Amino acid sequence: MIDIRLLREKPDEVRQAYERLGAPVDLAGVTAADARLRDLKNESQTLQAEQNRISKEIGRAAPGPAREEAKAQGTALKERIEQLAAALAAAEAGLDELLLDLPNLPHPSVPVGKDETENQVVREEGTRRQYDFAPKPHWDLGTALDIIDFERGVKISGSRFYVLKSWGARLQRALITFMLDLHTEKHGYVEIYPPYMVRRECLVGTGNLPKFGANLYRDAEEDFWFIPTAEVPVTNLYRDEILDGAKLPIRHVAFTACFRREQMAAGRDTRGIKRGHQFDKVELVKFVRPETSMDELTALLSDAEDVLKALEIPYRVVQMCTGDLSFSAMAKLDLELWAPGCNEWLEVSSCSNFGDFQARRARIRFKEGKDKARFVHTLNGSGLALPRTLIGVLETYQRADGRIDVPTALRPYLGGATTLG
RNA sequence: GGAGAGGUGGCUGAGUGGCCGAAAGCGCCUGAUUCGAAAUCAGGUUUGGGCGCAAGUCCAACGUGGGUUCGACUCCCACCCUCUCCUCCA
Repeated sequence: MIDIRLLREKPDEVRQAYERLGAPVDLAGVTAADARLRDLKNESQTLQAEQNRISKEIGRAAPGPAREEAKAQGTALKERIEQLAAALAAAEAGLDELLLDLPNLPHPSVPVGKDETENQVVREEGTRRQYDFAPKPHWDLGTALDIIDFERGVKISGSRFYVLKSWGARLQRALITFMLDLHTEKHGYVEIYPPYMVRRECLVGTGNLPKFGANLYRDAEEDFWFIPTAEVPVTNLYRDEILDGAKLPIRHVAFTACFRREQMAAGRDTRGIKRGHQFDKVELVKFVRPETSMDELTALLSDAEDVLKALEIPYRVVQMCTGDLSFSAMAKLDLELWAPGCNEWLEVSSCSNFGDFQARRARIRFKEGKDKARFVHTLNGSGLALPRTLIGVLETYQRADGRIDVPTALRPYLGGATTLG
């Protein structure tokens, strides 16, 4: 949620920011709704003040005609206030609806662009290995080694589900533990194991609701929502709290399964394990002071990169242009690893700075000494998404005989094995 | 799932219709005392919003949402959550 006061005080700045975003946004409607709400509020508050005054008088007055007269006045006021209250509630709900649907404002450093074709590759890291054979995609490798079972996955759960088996399951487990150890031991993140089902408010806090409910699974009976990413429960850990400024920055890492409806065109990305309704992810989440958030974004990105560096998988860093920024993000950088088998760059991490957008929705503030409580800035990024990292390992480290070499960093997590299959 | 108890400020905890945005204690902040500290004493210490250059002032909030009333922390209803016991399970 953006700061309504910013819109009131510097409407041009806000309008220009949305123009850079290329998002059609009805700011005039918001401004009008805001003005109307404040008018109603003023009127209602004046009446309430009057009513409070009369009620106090009644409390002090001795029984008699004067007291009865005051009561009648109170009744009249009450009726007027009730009429206003209905209009007020409607105005408030209307403004809220408009505000919750407004995307975040892009950071000035974000390059302007219309869509993903105008994202900028910032740099490429690592050198792509040369193969003296034609590298195979992971669906062929996985099937041949009997470590990914696509057919049975579809049998038990339908399309976009698969089963990891034997070394496939173990390799994923090794990657998870390796990533958690790296971030907790080397990067100073505190590990969290959160619930995978959350209340609706949490999704509003992170910006998934009300706008993006179509991509979420939920249990209708209890109104539990399945998390699409650990970002949701972990960010909401501190919802409605005022944190001690001395404790910032707070860094958390969480491994969870993620659930997404992914109502995309049939036929796209259907092969392999690149995109499914359920996938595992190690997620990094930070709560920081506003002044530091862009620096913290750089650090977050670097923490995620360290996973790929340690695994010795080549990758590139891509800066999202304004047109490809997600709804809640103020700035976003992706990490894409090179998958030689499918012959494409695969997004394994998306590192975002949300500014106070989520903090405002979830009311996460911090306070220092006598200063007024301020909203924190929140950031998060994958560190990393498992299925695609698994693809990266399988395809990068494949050998001519179809077996897979184990990256050095991973060997301690696989019982010392140097080759799988 | 069944029975009971309960949700008040940073914490403990009082408050059963107006004098309560809320006693008291703890914690914290400022000042006095002290070479300094402890102890002691005095004062201060919730959040959000409207109006205002500001001092300030008004409105709202005692789990949440409704209701009764001129007036609700207090009475009524529903829901959520916590605790205890039983049941059930990993």
